[in-house]
Amino acid sequence: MGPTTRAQFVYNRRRRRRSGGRHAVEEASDEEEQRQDSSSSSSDEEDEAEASGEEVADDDDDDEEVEEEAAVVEAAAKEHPAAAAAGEKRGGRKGRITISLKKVCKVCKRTGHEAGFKGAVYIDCPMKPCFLCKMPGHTTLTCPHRVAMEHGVIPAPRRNINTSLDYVFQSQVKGKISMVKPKFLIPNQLECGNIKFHQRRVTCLEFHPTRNNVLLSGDKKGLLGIWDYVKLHEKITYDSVHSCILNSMKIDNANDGILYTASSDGTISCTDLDTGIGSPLLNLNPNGWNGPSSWRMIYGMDLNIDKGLILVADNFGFLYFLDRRSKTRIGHPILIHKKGSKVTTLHCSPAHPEVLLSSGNDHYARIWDTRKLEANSPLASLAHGRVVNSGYFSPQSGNKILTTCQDNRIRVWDYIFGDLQSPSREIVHSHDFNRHLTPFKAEWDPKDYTETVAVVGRYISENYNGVALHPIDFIDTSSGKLLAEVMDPDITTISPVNKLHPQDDILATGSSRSIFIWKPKTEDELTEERTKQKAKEYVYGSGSRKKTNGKHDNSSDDDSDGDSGRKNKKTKKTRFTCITKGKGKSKV
DNA sequence: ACACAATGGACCC
DNA sequence: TGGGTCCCCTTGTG
Repeated sequence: MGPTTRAQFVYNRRRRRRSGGRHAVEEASDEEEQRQDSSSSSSDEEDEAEASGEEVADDDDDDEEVEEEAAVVEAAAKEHPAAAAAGEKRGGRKGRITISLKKVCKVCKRTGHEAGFKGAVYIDCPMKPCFLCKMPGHTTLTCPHRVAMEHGVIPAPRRNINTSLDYVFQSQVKGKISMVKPKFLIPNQLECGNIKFHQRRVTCLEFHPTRNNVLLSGDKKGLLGIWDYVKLHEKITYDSVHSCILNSMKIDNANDGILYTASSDGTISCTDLDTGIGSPLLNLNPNGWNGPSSWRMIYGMDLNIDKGLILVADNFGFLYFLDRRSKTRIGHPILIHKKGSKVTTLHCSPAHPEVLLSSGNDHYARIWDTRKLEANSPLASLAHGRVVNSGYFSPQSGNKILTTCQDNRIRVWDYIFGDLQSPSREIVHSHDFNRHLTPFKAEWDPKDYTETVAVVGRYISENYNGVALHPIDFIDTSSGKLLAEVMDPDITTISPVNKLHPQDDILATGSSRSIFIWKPKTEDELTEERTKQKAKEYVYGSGSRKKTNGKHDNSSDDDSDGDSGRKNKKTKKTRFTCITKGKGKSKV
């Protein structure tokens, strides 16, 4: 087993231990067994190899050493077969075979280096541009944009020169409003979770606007979940609403028992939340499946509350209007993004519902006036480096725009009536495209009336006491500063779906098939934490003991025995609820 | 402890 | 424009 595979093994073992702990598995014995298993099997291997005369490279051997030795022996064998044979005799082994363990980088296929996890730290391929900022010449570990709480996210330089409006805003308005709401609380404490509530990965989340504590969720299979996270066992799933990816959800503002959902099955459904009975409002594939080139999928959807309209956009770049009451289509589809390209999100301005923001796979976000809508008539086109995952107006005034782009940048436009030529800020943040993940979407905090705070999941991992965790980032979009990174040792999966509660300091996270609820730490918990931190500092600071890996110390793969993970585990309260998986409509 | 599959988009021709 | 091919930090399953 080479170093990489061993590292991967250790990493996986840690993960297994973590997930196993939840189900009251006897951890220690399990662990011991595993350790014994692996050690005995590996020694067996060596014995066997030795008996057959094979040379087995030890894990700890240096790559180059092994390679060199192999090369030398091979060359010698070629040039002097007799001498090689003699060497074999000297070694007292018959048919000595040398295996060349050439390490190949899985990214660039070259030798001499390897990309991949070394423990909890991912080592980039040096031949590729930085995985974080996409610039050549360095790797993620040394990227100047690398997220670290101590230093904050470094925003990319503001490219446009301030307009006069900016100047007025800065000098007259900005100083008079506080930058963050008076008591800004980050919901960073895991409150409860619903493990594998969904059959496939979670694709969207929405808090019910009027029913307290009710969270709606959708997954890749089209399953709709309804969960009261205070009454932990009140969970309902409906699998009949859609047949594939549930991309977007909106509660009817006139009837809060009605949910509109958009799906890649090409339909908009209107579902009664109490019965789960849905009726299709729109079906873009009335003739069924005729191959992928004609199958229409719906990603973006929003409501125009004033006009009682539902706005819908498909994967071919077209926008459709639906009348909510008559349940009929209005007018003709209008091309709002490059023909044949997906429209990822739609958002009507909260202040001016007739103003629409669309974002698409054609690398643009566009602002439209829906009263005079024609193809090629956007009010503005906001250029991006790659596919735009999402675009949202700010939640109060609608004056700002926040977009998430697959070029690993979050873009902010501070004033939509100003110069939109280029964004006010570009914030480098890891949220790349990965075909196996729900696309990341940075979203405003609806409660933050200064329209500053945004939340977004992070793709690349952080070494957290020897475990690779993927935090959920709270970003100050006015400075690019990282306000908080939310993570928990029990959540090792990436969390691309995040929703902040419209009134409460609560964060809902969709991570793989699970859903989590976060709340701020209470005063007591904060005090306790500070005390613990002080005690920790005392221990590490006073003795000669080697300082263990800090949260942001990515320097080395320590902890190959995974001890710190277990320490962490001990203090963790288990407050999860597990549900039994069921088919069809299930009340759990 | 592996292998494997699912499957979206970029890029090339 | 469309088909072929490749792909860097996934996750769950068998």
